[in-house]
Amino acid sequence: MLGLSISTISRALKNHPDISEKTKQRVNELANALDYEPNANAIHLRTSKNNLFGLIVPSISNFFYDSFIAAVEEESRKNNYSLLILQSGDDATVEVENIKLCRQNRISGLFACITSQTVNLDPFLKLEGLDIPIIFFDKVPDDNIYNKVCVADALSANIAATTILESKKKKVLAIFGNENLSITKKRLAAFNKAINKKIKTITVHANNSAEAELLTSQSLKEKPDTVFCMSDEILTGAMKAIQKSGLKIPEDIAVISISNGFIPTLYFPEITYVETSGYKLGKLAFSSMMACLGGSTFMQELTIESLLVEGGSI
Amino acid sequence: MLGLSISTISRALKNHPDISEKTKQRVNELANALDYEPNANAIHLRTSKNNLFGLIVPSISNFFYDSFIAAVEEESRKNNYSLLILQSGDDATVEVENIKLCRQNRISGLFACITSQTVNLDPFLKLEGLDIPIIFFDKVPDDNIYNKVCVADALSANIAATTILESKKKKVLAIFGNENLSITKKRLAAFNKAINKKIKTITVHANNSAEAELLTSQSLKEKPDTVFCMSDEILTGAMKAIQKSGLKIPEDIAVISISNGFIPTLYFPEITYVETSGYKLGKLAFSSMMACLGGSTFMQELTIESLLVEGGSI
DNA sequence: GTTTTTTTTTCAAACGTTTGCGAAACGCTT
DNA sequence: AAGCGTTTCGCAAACGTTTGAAAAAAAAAC
Repeated sequence: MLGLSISTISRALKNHPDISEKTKQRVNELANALDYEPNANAIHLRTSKNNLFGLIVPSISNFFYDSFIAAVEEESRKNNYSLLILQSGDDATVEVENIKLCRQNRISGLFACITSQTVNLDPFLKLEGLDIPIIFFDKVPDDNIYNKVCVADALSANIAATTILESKKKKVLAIFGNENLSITKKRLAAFNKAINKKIKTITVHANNSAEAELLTSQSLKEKPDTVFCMSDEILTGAMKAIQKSGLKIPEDIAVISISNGFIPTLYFPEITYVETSGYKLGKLAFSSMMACLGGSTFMQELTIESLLVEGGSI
Repeated sequence: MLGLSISTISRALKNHPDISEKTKQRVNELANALDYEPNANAIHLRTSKNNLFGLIVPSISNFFYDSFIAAVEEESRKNNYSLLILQSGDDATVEVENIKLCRQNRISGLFACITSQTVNLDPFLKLEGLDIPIIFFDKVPDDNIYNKVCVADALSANIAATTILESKKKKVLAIFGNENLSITKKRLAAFNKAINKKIKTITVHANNSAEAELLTSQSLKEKPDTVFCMSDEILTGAMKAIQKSGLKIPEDIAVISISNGFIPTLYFPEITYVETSGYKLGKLAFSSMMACLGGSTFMQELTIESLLVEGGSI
């Protein structure tokens, strides 16, 4: 349309010094008029650089992961990366499919939360073989040869236990999740270590909110003066049982939880919790990713600080 | 490596009849050994078809949108589409940036929830000018020239109001959101129409959960026997005020809400709500998108059914 | 042994962009 | 008018894939 070659147009749009101001102006005007937008695919193909991150998560619709994703999306966009979000549904087969999709899309890096069934890490290792950094988050492999970002499981359980001890409680009902998960093991171990048998502890394991409700309701008969919940999911179950029982918080029973921060604020009084923020974890994961892309090859497990947020429940 | 040309390889991998079985086998074996994955960018560039949907949402971390996204992601993956999720942060400027990003990525279609400030729909119209279908969801433009999927705002408000009337309540506190949003207008209009001044109604507008709490707490002085909440966000605020007041549900005060379904189950008794499922809306949006891509040019507003889910709060 | 048919493979172009290199076009100096 | 320096631009290749058309190789027919 302007009687110019494609290369001149390209240079004009990129403000290349070879091109005269007059030409640049003509080109830019027409480009605006035509609403020209460069084809990202062509650029990626040419540069073999696909400013794209993959993110594999069991479920988007979740207390914790949605805020993690929100943080990663925010940072990605700011840094000119796109984000390919995939749900595994906690299914290892789907997880492998998703990794394949990531490879086909030539992602620059992957954020991954493994499924509870994942045993074979080969698909992930293949990615790393292709120099695609992986940041595992939340549910991570055990080995120390990966980059991982996690909530400070041990520390947060410790803070919760310490808080209970400091408030002179005598008998605590401690509700944990599935005992096979490493997150459960870590929190359980740290909690018990901190309590150190100084007070009586009833420990139960619930796989979901409904089980937590049932177990709480049964355990209340043993008259604990405090309930500790390992996670938001468990807290929701326990709270229903407590509300049903008619016990007043914190007079009749104290409650303390480890949480992302949203659920505890729904109740009155608000529940005191040790914060494990998905949002902060997302930010940490992103900066860890950028460090990898910047050339860092050091593998490490990073954790986000835990802090006690006082509600009025203890 | 096999002494074959690139085109032979391509055809062999695609099981083209021109290629001999022997060659196909050799090619496939090597492809497997090398973990070959086709470059999605090259394919997209060549075909000018980018199996990619854009999805713009105010925030991923939200009661409702996360389940909407979960549904769309699930369907997209099943149908061999990828999903580019972008948050607008309810900021119209960011929204425009995001649309630009979508254009650069040559998306095949867009799912969009507009910000509360969006007045200029031109950026969206340009997409449609490029034959990129847009499915607006939840917060949608007013005009009837777009494809929209919404929760049945009028119907759900009507169901809630009818339920209140049927349970012989005398005075209802009705809490709505920002009065500029079309969703608020619709629900408010339908609610008032159904109540039809048969009982006394206190109407207030809250922009967020904290405001809802404050307004509820003030309005309780007027001794309503029922609280209606337009959304989950408002429900959480209202519930805190009610819990704080010490009023018993449903004896002292009844509660009914319009909700995605999760929050009402956190309380005891569970809150009776009219369900507006983000997940179902996501599924509907996706099928609507596929219809557009299938050639349908008919613009329409679709709604998902609403149904009353009984808790014990009224 | 030559032609025809069939099978198998390669060539070349295209998608949109970038960029090193080379080439016009112009003005200026001799 | 020849030489030189600048400024401004175009050519061509490359990224990885697909595909119509052509070519080569093999097999069959005479």
